[in-house]
Amino acid sequence: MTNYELIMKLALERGFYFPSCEIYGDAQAGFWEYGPRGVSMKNKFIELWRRELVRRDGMLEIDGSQVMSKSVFVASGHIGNFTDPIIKCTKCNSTFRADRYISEKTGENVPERMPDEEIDQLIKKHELKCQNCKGDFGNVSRFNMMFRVGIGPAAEEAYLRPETCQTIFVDFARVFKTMRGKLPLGIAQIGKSFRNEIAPRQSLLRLREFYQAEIEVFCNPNKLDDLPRFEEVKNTVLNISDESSTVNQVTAEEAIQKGILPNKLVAYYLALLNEFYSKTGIDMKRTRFRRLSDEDKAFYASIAFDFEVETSIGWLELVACNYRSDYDLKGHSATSKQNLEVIDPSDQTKVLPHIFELSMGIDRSLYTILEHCYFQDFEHENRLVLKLKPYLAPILVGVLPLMTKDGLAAKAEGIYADLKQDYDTFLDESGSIGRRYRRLEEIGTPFAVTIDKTTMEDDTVTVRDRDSMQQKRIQISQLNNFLQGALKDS
RNA sequence: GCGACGGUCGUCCAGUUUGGUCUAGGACAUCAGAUUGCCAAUCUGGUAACCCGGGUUCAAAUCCCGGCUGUCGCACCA
Repeated sequence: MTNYELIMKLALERGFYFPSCEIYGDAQAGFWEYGPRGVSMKNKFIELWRRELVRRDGMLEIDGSQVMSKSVFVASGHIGNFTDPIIKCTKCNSTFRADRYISEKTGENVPERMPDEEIDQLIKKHELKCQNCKGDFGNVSRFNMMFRVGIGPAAEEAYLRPETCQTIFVDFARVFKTMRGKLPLGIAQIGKSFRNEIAPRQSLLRLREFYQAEIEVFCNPNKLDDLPRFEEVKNTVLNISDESSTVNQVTAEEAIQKGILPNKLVAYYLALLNEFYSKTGIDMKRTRFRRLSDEDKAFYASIAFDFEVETSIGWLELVACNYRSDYDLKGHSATSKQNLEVIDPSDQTKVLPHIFELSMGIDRSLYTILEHCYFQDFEHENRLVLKLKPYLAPILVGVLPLMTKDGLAAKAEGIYADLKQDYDTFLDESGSIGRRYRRLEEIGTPFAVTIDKTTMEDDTVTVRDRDSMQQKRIQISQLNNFLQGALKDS
């Protein structure tokens, strides 16, 4: 079994995630549910993101609508740029990109935005047939990766957002004003995005409905190297690969000096992101920031780095880091006829901010954490351990009476009742103690508190460490301190 | 979306070739009880599945058709 399959199995068996609508035969691919363990882990991941990025940098978090009006996507370019002309064979249903198919077969230059009627005429003129079955083509249709929704009785045209950041752009002016914004200003958002992928695959890695954690940093393009807080991260070591995939291991400061990174602002946020991921338990030796070539970049990006991680199924993109310049605010300003310029309080000049974004895929990040933390301990009956950081573990501590008689169960219930107010705690009284330890390890629970006969005499319990399997005895009254400490220093 | 190959308890697999003996079997997991009392022990008992919809047939897990879905390849991937 590959590691991907092992994680999939664990996810299904232990309630991390599973297919959506699975009791129905017509359930569509690309939709997945988080089960109880997955939700707990996701919430903790998000809390870490808030701690290490949002609060650390003083960003502002918003929570916007998933349905957005058509104009938003006219302005963003998603409607104009991202409807591909499609032709379908009427006989065998094979589907082709019309523009590419025609230019490939005839050598004619077919721009993507050529009107449908002209494309239809070209097909007639050259008498093009399906290359698979020689069948006739139907008329050109348009495939857009966005989900269209009809609002109200008249079904007014609107769309599910294909990226959460559009909300941030359209809300920028109000947030900046009402929150007394100063440049550079990070605005952050966690939420769902929707893309009608042609072929969603590999569970959490390619979804039609997925979570993003996006940070849009609004900055003054004339002051990209004017950033005092860069000092905090100048020695952070980054793995950066250039377009030839050579990886340079450099500090943030060196990266600027060597011209690998363009300015302090970009370097600062890449370093913050690096520090965030180093706290998730992902093996940072298997990560890189990959600079994208002009062909690979998104249409709105002028400089782009993908933060990638090596997994059992290859390098996986977790975060897209794009310098979007003024593309978005300019577009929204033009379409909405609103002036989105702001005064940079530092020098009282008027500026249309540029944007640098960190667009994170939460689902992919969670998968990667599971895979990098997955550990089979061959020295102990192949026990399966998820070595999750305590602050990401779905359950922090298990409470286990060694046996149920002699009042141990009642004692355990008391401790459980106390701990569960502050921590994700799991009480398990049935089965052998070894089996109960194993079950907790499988879902990454870092600690197990065991109540034994000594507990009844002196109010001490043993605390077992998941990774070392070592136990130490502490006072019940010290449990709270112990767990607090464990959450902090790991 | 195309092509190839698949879809059976929570998980993995047997059964499909040659329709009937399948009231669908096993392992692990899970639940209850007994026993033990610090690392997957043992015993007993239980829960639990033929992807969905049609068709052929006296009879379908098994054959046929359609759909959905999974893996892989191609294409796609703001």
